[in-house]
Amino acid sequence: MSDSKPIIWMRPEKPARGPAPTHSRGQIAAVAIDIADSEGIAAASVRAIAKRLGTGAMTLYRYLPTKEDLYTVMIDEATGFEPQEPTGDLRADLTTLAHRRRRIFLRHPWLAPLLATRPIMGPNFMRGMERDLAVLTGCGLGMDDTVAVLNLLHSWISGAVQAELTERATADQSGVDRHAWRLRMEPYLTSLLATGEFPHLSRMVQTSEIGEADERFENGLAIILDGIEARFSTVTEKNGSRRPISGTGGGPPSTRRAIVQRGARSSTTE
Amino acid sequence: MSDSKPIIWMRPEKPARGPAPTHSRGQIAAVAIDIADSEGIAAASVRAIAKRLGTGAMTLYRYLPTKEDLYTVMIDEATGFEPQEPTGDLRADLTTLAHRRRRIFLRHPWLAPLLATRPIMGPNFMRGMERDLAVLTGCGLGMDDTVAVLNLLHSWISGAVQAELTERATADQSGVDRHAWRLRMEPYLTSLLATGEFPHLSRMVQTSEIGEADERFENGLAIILDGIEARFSTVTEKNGSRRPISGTGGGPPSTRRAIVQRGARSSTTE
DNA sequence: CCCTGACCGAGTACGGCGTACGCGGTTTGA
DNA sequence: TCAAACCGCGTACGCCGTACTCGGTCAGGG
Repeated sequence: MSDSKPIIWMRPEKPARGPAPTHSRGQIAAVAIDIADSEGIAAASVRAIAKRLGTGAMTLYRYLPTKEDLYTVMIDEATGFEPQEPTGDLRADLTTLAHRRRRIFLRHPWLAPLLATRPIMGPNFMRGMERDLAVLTGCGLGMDDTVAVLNLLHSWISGAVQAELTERATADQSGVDRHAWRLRMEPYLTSLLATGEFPHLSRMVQTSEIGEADERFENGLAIILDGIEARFSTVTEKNGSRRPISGTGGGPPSTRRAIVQRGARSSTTE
Repeated sequence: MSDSKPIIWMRPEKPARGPAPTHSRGQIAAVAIDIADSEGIAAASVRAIAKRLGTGAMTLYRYLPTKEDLYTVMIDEATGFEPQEPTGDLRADLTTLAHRRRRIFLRHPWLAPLLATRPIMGPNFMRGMERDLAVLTGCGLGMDDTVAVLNLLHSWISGAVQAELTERATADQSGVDRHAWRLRMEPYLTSLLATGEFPHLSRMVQTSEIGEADERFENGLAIILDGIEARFSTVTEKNGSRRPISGTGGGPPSTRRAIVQRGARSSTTE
């Protein structure tokens, strides 16, 4: 009763005794990804996937015990794995890493939301994390700093690309609907701004150009990399020493405090 | 047929001629928020909300035409509005802003995912944006820079807090289940690390202390603020000039290019 | 004044979802 | 050879959002 199932990645693909399975987890996940990419994650229902495979809905449960397991495999399959050898240039390597992740999120618009709301430990994902750790430590960062930098970058990319995808989905609306959407939204916005309570917002709408998503990503990435480099630059003209993450940055020293405790392992190795 | 509904915020709360409504959008949203906070957003079904209100399910559709409209009102209600007067210290003001947003996201674990996946234009949200714009411009930033900084910060906060919430939800699992989860996960992780293909990952698990969520947030925030301050610091000992966002940062000039085009409005005002 | 139309509350019902259960057929190790 | 293990999958249950409908209620115009 409490033993349930031993995690999807531990279940063997091939059975020991019965007839050979007609399908496979990877095949099912591929079909689900295809549907989710084109029609949205909500359209990737068990029945819809089964119909595409020309089989019964309940058949899929022989391969994936729950819908959550399907998501798990979809995420790992869509994440894929692309190698990256460290060049030693922290900024260049982080840029490569960030662009790859954004590209994958854009290719699968459902991926970022799913990835952000559950713990991921699929083999592809683990390989990717191992690669990222290798790249960062290859740039001379310690393990704690590596983890901190990766967390920071991944969090931002997830949030930024989700915003980009939401904007894209809103802008899509299939042409004609887009016009209808504007028609419904405009009077509300106009009435809001007409109250005079939003002077800055009005000025923003009138004077600020939003810019392309690519540019905004590059822009944000540059700022974040500046912040990271300020602490971890390996090649610096000033001096060769690297400042630990807990050190002071560019602001007044009084407002700073140590953040990450390093070498703070307890006495026993357990 | 194509006129449908004129956006939820434009529909009047009080009817012109009929009997007075028993409930209100705000009341319904409050109940929904209460359920979502304690039992998850999926538990905030129309029937469940109606049951709590002691009314029929279809009654709610007199107030909120679709579930999506319910989400819209929930988001705006949960976002709330808290004033903030600019101090002129960019770093301090951004820190205040970031902490407020994180606090709200943590109070309503369903908020960040919902907010990230749809365009938000509710009155509370608009007031908050107006306040943020006022704070940033009050620090001396131009409108384009203000928008860029806010986007960057909000994207990171969304991603970071979602990761924190996912970790918290995984760790919760109600005590006993937590043990069962570890029991199911451990053999898989052990077998993965035992392959020897994940040396850095193994080292991370063994040597790196993850640290508290509060510390990690403060840590990431400090790095991002460093990056922002490097471009926009209003109070600098070196010199008083601020560099625009499109200027060169800390890297080699050859790899940089202008990012935000300013004053690029087309000729006609239409 | 009353009556007419606008609005309210809510029951019924429909199509879709994830999935528990069970049955008949197929394969294979002992 | 034969029972255990496994496959494909039809049926059915309890959720979900919500379209449709109907009787009751209130307010403004005659």
